[in-house]
Amino acid sequence: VANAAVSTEVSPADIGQLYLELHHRLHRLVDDAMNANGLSMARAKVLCQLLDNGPMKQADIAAGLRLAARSITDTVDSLERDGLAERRPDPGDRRAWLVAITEPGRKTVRAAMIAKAKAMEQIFGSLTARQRGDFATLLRAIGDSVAPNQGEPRAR
Amino acid sequence: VANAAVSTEVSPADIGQLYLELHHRLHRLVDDAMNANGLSMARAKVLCQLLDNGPMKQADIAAGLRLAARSITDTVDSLERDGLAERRPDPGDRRAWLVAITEPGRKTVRAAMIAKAKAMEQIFGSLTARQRGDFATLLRAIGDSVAPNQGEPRAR
DNA sequence: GAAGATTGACTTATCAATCTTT
DNA sequence: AAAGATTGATAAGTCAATCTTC
Repeated sequence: VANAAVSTEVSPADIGQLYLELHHRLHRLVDDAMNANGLSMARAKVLCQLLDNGPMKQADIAAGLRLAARSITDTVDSLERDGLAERRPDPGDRRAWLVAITEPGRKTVRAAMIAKAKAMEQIFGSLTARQRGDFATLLRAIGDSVAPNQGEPRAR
Repeated sequence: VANAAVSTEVSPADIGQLYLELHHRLHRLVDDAMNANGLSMARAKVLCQLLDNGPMKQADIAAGLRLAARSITDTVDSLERDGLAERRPDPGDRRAWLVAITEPGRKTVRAAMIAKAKAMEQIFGSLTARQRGDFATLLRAIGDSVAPNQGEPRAR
């Protein structure tokens, strides 16, 4: 090939391998950090949405997190069971619920955010600002090439 | 801060957010590509190991993929059910099984590898060789900072 | 009919407990 | 006791089917 001289050539497949292996470790690291603080990633993501946006319909939570409605039902069930969020009837639409974060939920999510930030610091903090900028640029480039039209949930 | 002039400062938390969101999409893309070819990522990973290394004890498969033994039992069950792999008693250790890929398994995994390579091409192929090299460097740097001692499975 | 939510069935991953063999 | 494998329980995600309401 013309590129034979490039000793450090990395194929898309190589990158994929590296990426997948690293992700497996990062995922567990972040999840463990959250678990230690009483929330999982999934539960924290929902609670964050509620903290930022106020009471939300489950369909909107799902859309915001790009999750299936099914997953939201379960997650809200578990948050409600633990008293971190509550379902209220939507006065404007009797099909829907408005899910709201509770005061204990606020407290919990604040602690979890700190734990998450610490985990992210542990993972990405060793990079220089320059490296983080480059990494962000690459992630965005990959994202764009994979789905030029990001908004769509998923083809069915 | 001294870095006030850097307009594109990206915090570890920002990177984490970007990373997690992108992963959610990449994961589904790869998984869909594999599914279309009769294998999931999880099943393909195990089958690849068997293709590369010949018959293996389940504990070795688990160690190679950094998965819990529990996951291997289930995955091998499903591969065996579909005739893609088979358990044979380990002549040297009556506690263990040797898991071997079958001929249909070989055929299936070859097709799946092609599908996976195509997906990786779709995801990372738009990057220049230079960008892929940079990305690989960053992934390795992150991996090193997260777990200097990579070999360990997981603290318990 | 479409939209919001729930439910059932499935996959992939975990931990903890158990059983057998080393 | 430790190691290999299985099993049960749980979590997070998917799709497909269903029920109620718009």
